[in-house]
Amino acid sequence: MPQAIGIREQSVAATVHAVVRAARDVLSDPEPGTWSMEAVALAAGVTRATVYNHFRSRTDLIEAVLDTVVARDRMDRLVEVSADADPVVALRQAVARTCRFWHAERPLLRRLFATAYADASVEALLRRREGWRREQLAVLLGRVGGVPSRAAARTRADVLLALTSFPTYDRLAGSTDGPGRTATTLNQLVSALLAGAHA
Amino acid sequence: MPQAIGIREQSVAATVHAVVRAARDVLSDPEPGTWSMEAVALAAGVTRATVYNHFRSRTDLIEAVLDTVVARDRMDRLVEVSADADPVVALRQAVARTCRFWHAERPLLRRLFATAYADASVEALLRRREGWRREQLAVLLGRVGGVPSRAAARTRADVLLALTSFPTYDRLAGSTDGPGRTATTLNQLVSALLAGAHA
DNA sequence: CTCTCGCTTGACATACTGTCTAGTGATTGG
DNA sequence: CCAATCACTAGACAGTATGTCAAGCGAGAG
Repeated sequence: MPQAIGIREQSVAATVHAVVRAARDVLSDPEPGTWSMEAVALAAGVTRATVYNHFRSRTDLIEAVLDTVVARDRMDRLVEVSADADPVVALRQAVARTCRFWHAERPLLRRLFATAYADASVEALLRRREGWRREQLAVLLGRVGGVPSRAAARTRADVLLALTSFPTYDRLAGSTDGPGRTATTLNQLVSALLAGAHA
Repeated sequence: MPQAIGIREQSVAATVHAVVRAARDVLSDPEPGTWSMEAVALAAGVTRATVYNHFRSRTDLIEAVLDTVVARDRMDRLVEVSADADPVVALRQAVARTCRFWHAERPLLRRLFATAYADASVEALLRRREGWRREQLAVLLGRVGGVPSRAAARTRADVLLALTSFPTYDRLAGSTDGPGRTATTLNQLVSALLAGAHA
């Protein structure tokens, strides 16, 4: 490692941090409306070109923001958290945790999904993340077991993924409802999904 | 009524028709990517100014396109079609019909939802349409009955609306699956939703 | 104390929506 | 039959967005 952190590197790191934080703030603004790199740069106290210097594109910046947000809310480790619990309970907890996350980052995620719909590379980014989430859910479902075929397991994972996706949460949760009510509603459907596998 | 349809009115109507048709074609292009009023005008063989002459804004044009598409697939009259059938059967048929519609207009609807996310007025348009769809579903659910409270009925309608929404369909249906499989999957969840009201 | 490296910047190219004006040609009504 | 009307075209304009670039400036190294 370098002997001392140069003042230069330090200020660069500070700039990057400020940009990511500004991006998170701008994206999290509950007031609906569009956002721009210009707004992020302004909020960070730098120019747009500086932002592009650190992040090749809007997509790169979004990736960085998502990383910090996911880390802050501990949404990685969705499986490990309740590894000891009863599989069904663990699944219900995962659904509830996911709902809380969607709720906490609702304005930000709305903008992100909005951007994804219009921008192919952002869409690819979110698809990759959803793929990772699907793996997590598949693990949890695997522990529950009781599925006749591999195809049925795939369908079950697909449905669970769709039920617990952000767009579904955003549609289902009103503007006032907390994440708890929505999680309860979703978990009833999840129970039905698990029971339906036997039918 | 006017004595004779003037040649002028006729050509104006033809122009409007050509623009709407061109818009539908451009929006329905399965190749993913962005679209523009310029592209629509080009496809219609007119200039952008002409398009704006007939439709105040992009939102107006989208509204017109949606009207023709909904009319073509007979998605109005979702309730009336199976008024005589058993309520549960009617509901299942409505779900299936909805899935077929989402499937038939998938590329177009993807672009529309994409645009909606970035454009507030388009979002309002789609929200209005979803509100109308909700009413239809509420009628069908009302015929099924068996719901304890008004609040529960509201939640049930919300869930059904979310389950049968385009984004859910688009997530659930792979790129190869026909609408039939997805409708079956969704209808299993709908059955659970109806059964869950008693619990 | 000077030189170098690279962060930062203002300006630029490109693309989109929506508006406006001037002009053209065909249809309509007197 | 001729003049007025009206749809359409061409083109420019303002506003907003993304992404690129040469050039300046400032901190750290020798």
